[in-house]
Amino acid sequence: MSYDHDGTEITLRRALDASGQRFTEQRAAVYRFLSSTDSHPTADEVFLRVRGEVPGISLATIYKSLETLVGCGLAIKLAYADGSARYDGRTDLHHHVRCVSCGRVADVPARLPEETVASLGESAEGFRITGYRLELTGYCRECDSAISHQA
Amino acid sequence: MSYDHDGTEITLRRALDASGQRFTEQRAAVYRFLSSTDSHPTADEVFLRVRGEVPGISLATIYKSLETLVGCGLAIKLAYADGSARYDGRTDLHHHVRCVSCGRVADVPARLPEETVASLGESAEGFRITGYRLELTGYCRECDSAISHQA
DNA sequence: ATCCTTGCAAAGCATTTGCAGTCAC
DNA sequence: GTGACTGCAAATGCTTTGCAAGGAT
Repeated sequence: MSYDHDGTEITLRRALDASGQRFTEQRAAVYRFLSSTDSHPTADEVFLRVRGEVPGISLATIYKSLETLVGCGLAIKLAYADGSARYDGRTDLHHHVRCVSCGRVADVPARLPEETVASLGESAEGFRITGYRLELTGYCRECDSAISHQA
Repeated sequence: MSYDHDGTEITLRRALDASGQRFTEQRAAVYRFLSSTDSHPTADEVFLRVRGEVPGISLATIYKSLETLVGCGLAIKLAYADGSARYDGRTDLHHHVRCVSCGRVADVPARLPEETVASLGESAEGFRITGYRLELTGYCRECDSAISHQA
């Protein structure tokens, strides 16, 4: 039951405890996978991977676990215009780039300057601003070269 | 057939023409409503409103029309983490604020400085950046006062 | 006249839910 | 022991699709 290689189990236990929820093997496996990757997987991708560690796990449990993690603040949910949702186990403030051709998502470590966000907030009349989300769009190397080879 | 009060019909005809699609009363009604509001409606909200003008219109046609408009560049589709999608008839570069409590979306007229975007783009290794999307989150006046009345 | 678009109903897909059994505490 | 969690299967909700009838060019 204790296979805590990198402290994720302790982190998870604390977060679950703080929100009055229980530690389970399923939640641990989901969280372990999510915090070990930067691939921003979909629920189904999480399912396929975690099933290798917890053979009997169901997709419903994956969804419930992901939602639990989001509720605990251990994961972030990203939604896209094509209706797909992806999950990110890194919760520190950072941004994303998304390939408009293949849907791949990558992290952008940089952040906006505080004052830039503050001045934008002033333009948002009637709202008390608590956060923001920024996403760059473009073409990943693979899709970009596929395009130039066409031309 | 010509009820073009503000030039939306001409705009629509041109855009449809440019992408080899036909002008129809249904598409016109959807586009007219979308460009007359800043409420960022869902497909269903568009349906309820447009049905008043085009009584027999079906929800499927609303979806098809909205997708056509997005394809023509006359509308933008916004997707959110709760799985809902909203449509915006303003296609000039601007941003959105979203109330995390009720889901309401409003426009933010301000834009990021060019150089800010450029420097972020440099952090996105392996991607050729073509655009970005910024969304502020917070509480709208109604939800904010509902919260403070609880406390 | 051609073939794109509509409306209907059925299908699709991701996600959620109800419930009995199981497990963490 | 108690209440929360899981797994299953059915249900949900939004969106898409197939197709015959209708409409734009």
